[in-house]
Amino acid sequence: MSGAAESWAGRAERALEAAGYRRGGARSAVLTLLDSQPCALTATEIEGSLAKKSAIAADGRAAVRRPRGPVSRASIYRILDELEGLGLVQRVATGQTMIRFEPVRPAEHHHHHLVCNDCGAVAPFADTELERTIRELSERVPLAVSEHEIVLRGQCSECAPQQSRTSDSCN
Amino acid sequence: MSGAAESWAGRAERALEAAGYRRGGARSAVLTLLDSQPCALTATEIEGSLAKKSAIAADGRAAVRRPRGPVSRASIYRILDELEGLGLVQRVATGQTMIRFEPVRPAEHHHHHLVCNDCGAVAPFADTELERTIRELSERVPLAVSEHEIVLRGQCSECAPQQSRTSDSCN
DNA sequence: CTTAGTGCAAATTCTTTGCATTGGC
DNA sequence: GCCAATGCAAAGAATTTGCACTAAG
Repeated sequence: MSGAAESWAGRAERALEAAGYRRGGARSAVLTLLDSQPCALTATEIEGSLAKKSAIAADGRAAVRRPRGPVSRASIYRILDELEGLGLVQRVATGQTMIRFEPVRPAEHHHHHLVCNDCGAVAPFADTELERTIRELSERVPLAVSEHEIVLRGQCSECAPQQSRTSDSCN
Repeated sequence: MSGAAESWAGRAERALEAAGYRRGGARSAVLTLLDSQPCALTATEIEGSLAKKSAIAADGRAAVRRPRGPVSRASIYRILDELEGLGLVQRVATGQTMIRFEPVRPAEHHHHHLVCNDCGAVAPFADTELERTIRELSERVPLAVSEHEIVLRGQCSECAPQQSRTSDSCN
């Protein structure tokens, strides 16, 4: 019980190894990025973030070398697919066209999403009462429930007419 | 209070007229189909259903006349967009790639969705306790909540190994 | 007759797949 | 050295847009 506070990326690397996957630069980059983000990302956002990071890491000169980024789109989709298969990431349906993905973390990090109808920002929230209700409810529906997802839509504080800037948005 | 039981399609036609829209065959067909369906549909499903219906309505002979169906894809997307803008239909995020749409009905018909991870079937469910919890919760989050959406995922009775066929799936 | 509604086809955007190359073990 | 991991480019799929034609008012 010494590694209680291991990072999600660390656990993921281990799970991948246990499942027989080899290590790879693209996968590590995606894992690190996902772990550092507070909320769900789309594949395109992941590609963009990694491209930006690599440009910075290149220290200004070699930044122009790659046309789209250090990790190809195809790899991102393949990696997300593998991770989803192992239960390491999950899809988040926000009602937007693109699919979002986020790390699956221990229960104490379980959360749901607030989506701004105006700017599309996605922010996390959690509520124990809600979880309890869902748990009870799951027993009563004609489906063997394995996951649940909740999205609250509305206008975030950034987009609200006359209010202060206290948004928690994460994209 | 004489028209208490008017159909959703009827109300929608009226709302459209009030908003200055003219009547049109494609729109009527989409409204009728949406009203007759128990649950959320994708644009592609709508296109397919309307194509099938027209083939049947054509009584066998003229059915081959149109390559894809009586209502073009473009019209379906445009119509859904108009309807969403007027608050007559809403998007349902099921975690699948395609977006689903369904009629917005009075509060007593408010419901959420069960999605089968195996076959992709979508079924409706409702729970007053859940609604109460969501309503209270909405006051506490940093977002002016205007809508909410809940999706429970798992395995439906059709897909479960050894069980009877009592699924309520609607697609 | 005027202009919104519609169909068709091309354009976009997101995602997946095929194949050659690179790199972990 | 072998085979998984990756990149690139082409293929697929869903959605959107441009334009000509039809039809509602």
